[in-house]
Amino acid sequence: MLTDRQLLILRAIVDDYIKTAQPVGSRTLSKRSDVTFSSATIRNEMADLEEMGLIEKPHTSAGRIPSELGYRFYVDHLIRPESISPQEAKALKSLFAHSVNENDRLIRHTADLLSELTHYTTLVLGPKEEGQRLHHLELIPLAEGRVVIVLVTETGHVEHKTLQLAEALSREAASRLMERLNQTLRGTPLSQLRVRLLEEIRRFRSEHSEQTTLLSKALDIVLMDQDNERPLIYLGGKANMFDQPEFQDVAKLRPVLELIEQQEALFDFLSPNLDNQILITIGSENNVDALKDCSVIRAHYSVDGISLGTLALIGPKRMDYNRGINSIIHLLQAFQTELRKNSLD
Amino acid sequence: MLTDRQLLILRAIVDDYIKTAQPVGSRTLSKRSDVTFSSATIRNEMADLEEMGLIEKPHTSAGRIPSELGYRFYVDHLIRPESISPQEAKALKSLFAHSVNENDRLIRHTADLLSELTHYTTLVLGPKEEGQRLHHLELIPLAEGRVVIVLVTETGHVEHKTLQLAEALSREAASRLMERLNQTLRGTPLSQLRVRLLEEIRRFRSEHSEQTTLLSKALDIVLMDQDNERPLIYLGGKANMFDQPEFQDVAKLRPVLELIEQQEALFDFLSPNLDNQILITIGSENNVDALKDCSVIRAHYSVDGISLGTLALIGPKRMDYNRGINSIIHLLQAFQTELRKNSLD
DNA sequence: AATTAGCACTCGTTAAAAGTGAGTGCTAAC
DNA sequence: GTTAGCACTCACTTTTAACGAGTGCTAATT
Repeated sequence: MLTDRQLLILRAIVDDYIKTAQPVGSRTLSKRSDVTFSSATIRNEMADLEEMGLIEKPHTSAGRIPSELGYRFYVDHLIRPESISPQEAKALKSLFAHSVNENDRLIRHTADLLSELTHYTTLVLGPKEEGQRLHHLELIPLAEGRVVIVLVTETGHVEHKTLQLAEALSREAASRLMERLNQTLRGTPLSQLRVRLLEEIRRFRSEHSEQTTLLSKALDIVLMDQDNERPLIYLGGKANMFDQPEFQDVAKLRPVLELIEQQEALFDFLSPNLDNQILITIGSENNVDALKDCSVIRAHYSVDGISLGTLALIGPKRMDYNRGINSIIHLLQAFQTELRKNSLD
Repeated sequence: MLTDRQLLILRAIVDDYIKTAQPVGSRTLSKRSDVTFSSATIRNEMADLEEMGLIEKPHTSAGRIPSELGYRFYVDHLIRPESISPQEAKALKSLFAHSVNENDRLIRHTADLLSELTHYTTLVLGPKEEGQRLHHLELIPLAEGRVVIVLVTETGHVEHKTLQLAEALSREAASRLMERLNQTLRGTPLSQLRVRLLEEIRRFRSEHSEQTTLLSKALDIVLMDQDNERPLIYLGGKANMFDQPEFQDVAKLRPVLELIEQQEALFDFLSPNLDNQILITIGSENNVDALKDCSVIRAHYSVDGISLGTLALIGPKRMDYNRGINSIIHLLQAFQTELRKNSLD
């Protein structure tokens, strides 16, 4: 185990490096007010810390920087969960001063807020469809066989699709079908919606001998498509990446920005995080080559116990974990409260 | 006026520089098969071209590069509208092989296609609301005073908003009101929709003595909001910027990428282009500091004579104008055809 | 009169050399 | 166990030199 002095030194190194992005030398450390021992002692301790793999030197004659293991240790044991300042707490409350009654916009707004709060890049993974349940379905027949289908989930998420039928669907037929569908399908998880919807239409057809084959086919195609569609990812503060000294080199910056633009890759990366409420992954822990120099702080958001999506913060390994974690926790609270308001039991 | 030989040299310099990104020297040019005169002659001609402001040298002992004026001259007079290759034409046709019946997705798809085709970054400015006309309006009352309003324009654009009323709107009331609104408001330009909609609700209320004050208020707020909302900008191939040698430096890259992320700034920049069908702006011609090292090729798209939005291509000043112009022209055609299919007379 | 060969000159680029200084590891004294 | 002292390392900066692509000018050539 580490001695108190070693803990002090390790924390000092990480804190300093997070602040300055410069390797920290023994002399610099010895000047700190909380350090009562000499630089030589520090050098000895540093040698030990290095042996343990917690810090490393970029080259022989530089100071030390935290290794990934060092960051991990720092995050796990050395972070003081420094509570948010009163003014920040106030600011946070007023952020959602006027409610946003559409989830999409709320999510986008949240992504922007979080990045503004932390000065890091933010990802917000929109609600997963599968888990959500149908609240209401509406068919709107337009001219020329065009039909708009509107789908409202219990979380208050609204979404529309356009179908193109070979022949027009009458307003009456649509209305009758719709009433039936809403009666029988409310509460159906979206993951089962396609199958149950088609089933229900088939049954409706046989009972009322109405011509809904075309509708059924078109719906099938559109919903199939929807199945493949993944929840949206909203990004905030992409430009913040430019401010990080570690990303001044285009070669470093490029893979990160490229990854961020790829919805699929990001989705795969962000989604698995079902156990913990807050998950921090550092450098190679991300298991994504493009993020080997980045750290990610993730938090799950849920409403009424149903996990909906993920809030994430992405920055250099040398990111301000303290601030990041605090910001994400507090924003998460406020965000979930807002989401709750928008849901339709 | 320029002599034929000067034209040849100027074109050669621009072509070469576009291809290699390296200043072009007299010796290099003299080796071209279409150059029959010596490097000394070229040097003399170059001196003249430089005096005219068409080319310049980065420093004394480098070759020449085109000046902005040079690019302008090249674009205006030296581009041969090299018709598209048969295979490319074929590829273009198959791009929209299966129709996308939602304009939003169609636009996004188009942005991606164009960037893939040209290897430049693409911007597609979505349809302006003002000019469009209402095709259909639907009110969907949900639980707890939540009402979804769906708005379909004649261009086939579908869009929904959520209202929150203090008390529930009955399905019957909604249905009656809706029927009335659709009868009277179809064809209304969206720019007038808010005013006329409120008017119509007020009249309906007095005629049927129904309680629609709350609805009217909520609608007002939401539509007001919509007025301020600007059409979306879809981006394609952002990562292509990384490939340009002129943007290897973060300092150069940053302002461009930052601008691209700012919807408002981009909108202001892209929208005014009512006269020409294709507009090319080079470097400082963009009147935007962030784009002083970029060129932009813009094309307007319209359906049934109604101008809807803009397709744009953004790259370094040294961009392949030929390819860019050709790609944008051809894609524009195909894109408009698809849009036409989705419109509802 | 137009073209071209020749040549001195410029200047960015690259490479090597030398100097600087922050930081280290080790040793010996405290 | 702690610390002062010192030789050593090595990235970084500056200096110097060599290189070479390209130019502008002049004089010879067509």
